[in-house]
Amino acid sequence: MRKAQPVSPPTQEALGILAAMIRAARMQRGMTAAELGTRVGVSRGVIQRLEAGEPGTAIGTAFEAAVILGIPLFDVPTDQLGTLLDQKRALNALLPKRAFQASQSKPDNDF
Amino acid sequence: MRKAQPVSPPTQEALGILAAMIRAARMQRGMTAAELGTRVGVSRGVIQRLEAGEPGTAIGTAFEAAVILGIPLFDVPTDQLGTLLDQKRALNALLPKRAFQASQSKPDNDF
DNA sequence: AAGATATGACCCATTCATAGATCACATTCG
DNA sequence: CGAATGTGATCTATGAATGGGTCATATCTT
Repeated sequence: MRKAQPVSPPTQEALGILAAMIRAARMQRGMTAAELGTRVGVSRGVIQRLEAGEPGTAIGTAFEAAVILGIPLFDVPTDQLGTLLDQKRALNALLPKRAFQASQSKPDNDF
Repeated sequence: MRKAQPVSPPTQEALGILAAMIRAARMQRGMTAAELGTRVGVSRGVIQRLEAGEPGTAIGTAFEAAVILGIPLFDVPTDQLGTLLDQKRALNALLPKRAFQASQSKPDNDF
């Protein structure tokens, strides 16, 4: 049972941004949708839907396309993703491993 | 004919980063995986896979979770995504609408 | 200008991600 | 310590996303 996902407006905007970035990067490299699809490992149709901002495409496909096109994810150069990942993992190591509903005593402080 | 896609290492790292960010944000808010799933509109299992960095999850689901948790996408506050989207669209409006292979493979004439 | 081709929009058969349940385990709280 | 519950893993049925094709249109090149 997969669910047709209705996404919120901010999410739709974010999808549109990524879609536009991918399309711009692809055009700037003079790459056809079919060629990008081949490099990413999906068909041309998936690239089209990705550049249309459809929410159902696999996130792995989207990120792979971004990496191939040289689009920096998380505002970090592709070759530094590993370092950022280590940082994020270190943060999670400090956080509790389970969230208890009863323990809501802590007001959510961002960051 | 779907293809179980093997993603490249940088893509896998990016997936891990997003997964870690989502998990950290969820924990910091004392939210259970089931609750986040309900808010996003998916089941608890999908949240698990998302936080495990699996590439097959729908990108709409991932972005929706990020938005709900207040994670800034593209280093922009959620309420400013619309502005960034307009910028990206403006850029695409200036770029060619189609990519031709011929235009690429002909930088040299003769000699 | 004409020719060439990339794109967008469909369609359909196939396949995999998802929902939902259950189980074992570990962690948190009383 | 013991009880409670969140998490992770696994299983099955189902429906949605994908692959691959076709078609019409737009737009780029020569």
